[in-house]
Amino acid sequence: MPRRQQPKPYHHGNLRRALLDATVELAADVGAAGVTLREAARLAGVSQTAPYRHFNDKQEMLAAAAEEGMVLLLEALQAGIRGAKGDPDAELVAISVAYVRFALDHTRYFRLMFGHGSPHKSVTPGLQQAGRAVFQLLLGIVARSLKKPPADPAARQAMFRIWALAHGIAVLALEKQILFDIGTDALLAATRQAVAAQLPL
Amino acid sequence: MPRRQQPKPYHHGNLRRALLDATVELAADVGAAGVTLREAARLAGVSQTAPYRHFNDKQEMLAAAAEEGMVLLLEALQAGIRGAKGDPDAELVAISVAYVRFALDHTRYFRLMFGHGSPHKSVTPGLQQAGRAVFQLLLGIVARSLKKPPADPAARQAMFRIWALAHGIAVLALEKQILFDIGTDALLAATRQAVAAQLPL
DNA sequence: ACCTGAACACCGTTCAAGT
DNA sequence: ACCTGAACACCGTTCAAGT
Repeated sequence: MPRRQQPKPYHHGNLRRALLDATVELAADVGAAGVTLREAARLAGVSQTAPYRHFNDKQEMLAAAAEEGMVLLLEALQAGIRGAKGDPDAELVAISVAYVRFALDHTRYFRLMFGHGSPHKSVTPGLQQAGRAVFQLLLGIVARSLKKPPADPAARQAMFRIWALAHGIAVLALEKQILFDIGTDALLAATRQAVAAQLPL
Repeated sequence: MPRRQQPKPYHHGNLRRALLDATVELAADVGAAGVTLREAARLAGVSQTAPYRHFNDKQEMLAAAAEEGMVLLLEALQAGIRGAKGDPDAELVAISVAYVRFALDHTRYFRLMFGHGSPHKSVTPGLQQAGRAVFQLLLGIVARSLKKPPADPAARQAMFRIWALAHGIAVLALEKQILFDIGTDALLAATRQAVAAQLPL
C-alpha cells in the first residue's frame, strides 16, 4: 500500500500511522534492527525529530508496531482454532500451524516482534498485554486438553513445550538457519506432525 | 577472566584474541547487537581502527567469535551423546538436552550465535562449516534412528523437528519470552520430556 | 499542539600517515 | 606488518525556536 503524496500541510494528519507503517516496512529485511528513527521519519515525509511528538523514543515506536503485530497474531490464532470446534487436541495442532503460518505470511511483523532487535515486551503496557493474551489463549487450550486448571504447573510446562515447538520451527525457518530448502507446505506439515506427536499431553 | 594491564607496547601481541574476547563480553546482554567495533577496540586497549588489521569489517569479527562458539557447541553436543552409547533414541534426547544446557551455560556465546544481530552463517566459510558440522552430527543420529540414509527427506524433516524443539526452548528461555519463571532443572526436564514424546521418529 | 533545525555524543568505515 | 588520527556519512536524542 503506497502512501499518498500530498501537498504536505504543516500538520501531517496521521503521522503516527505513517510512522508505524514505515517501521514495519523497514523491519522487512533484518527485523527491528533495520529500523531507524530518522529513516522512518523520512519515509513519512517529516523531519527527524517529529516522531518524538508521538513516541518517547525509538523503543516505544518499535513496541507500538510490535503490539499491532501481536494483535494480528492473536486474531490469526483465534481464526485458526475456529475449525477444530471444541476438541482441545485438534485446537493445539491448529493453533501451532496458525502460528507458523503467521510467521510465513506476515514475515515483517514476525521479525519485528521476535527477530533481531525486537523490543522487550516490558517497553510498553500495550505490548505486554497483547503478548499475555496470546499466552492465555494457548494456555487455556492446553489446560482443557489436560483437564487441569491453567494455573497448574503441569499445564504451564506443557504449554511451553507446544509453544517452543511452533516458535522454534518459525524462527529457524525465518532466520534461514535451515541449511536445506523446505517449502511452505512441507513446513506446515512438519509442524502438524511434530505437534501431533506430542499428543496426548 | 580479566585481561592484564600491560605497559602496552606498540604491537599488541595478540590483538585478534583480545578482540574476540571483547566481542563475546559485549554480547552478554543483548547479543551481537550490543557489540561495537569501537568499544571492542577500547576494551583491547587499542585504537578504533586497529581491528581492521584482523577483520575486514564488523560482521567478520562477529562471525569469527560466533565460529568459536559453534565449535564449543559442537563439542558440548558430542560430549552429551557420549553417555548414551550407541542407542540413537537415547542420543537424540541427550543431544537435545545438551543443546539447551549449552544455551543456559554459555549464554553469551549462544546469544552471539543466534540472538539479536547475530552474523549470517554465510559471512565466513569457517562459521558456515562449523554450523554444518553441528547439522551433520544431529542428522546422522536421526538417520540411524530412522534406519534411513541421511540424504533421505524423511530424515531431514525429522531432524528439523528435533532441532526446532530444542532451539525453540533455548530461544524462548533466553529471550525471556517466558512469562512465567522456570528453573534450569525444570527446563532440561521439559526438554527431555518433549523430545522423548517425539520418539520413535 | 505540532513540527523544524542545529547541536551533541555516538557509530562503521576509509585513508593518509607514522613506527 | 601493525597501529594511529582525522575525516565522512550515518545514528538517537535534546533543546531552543518557529507556526
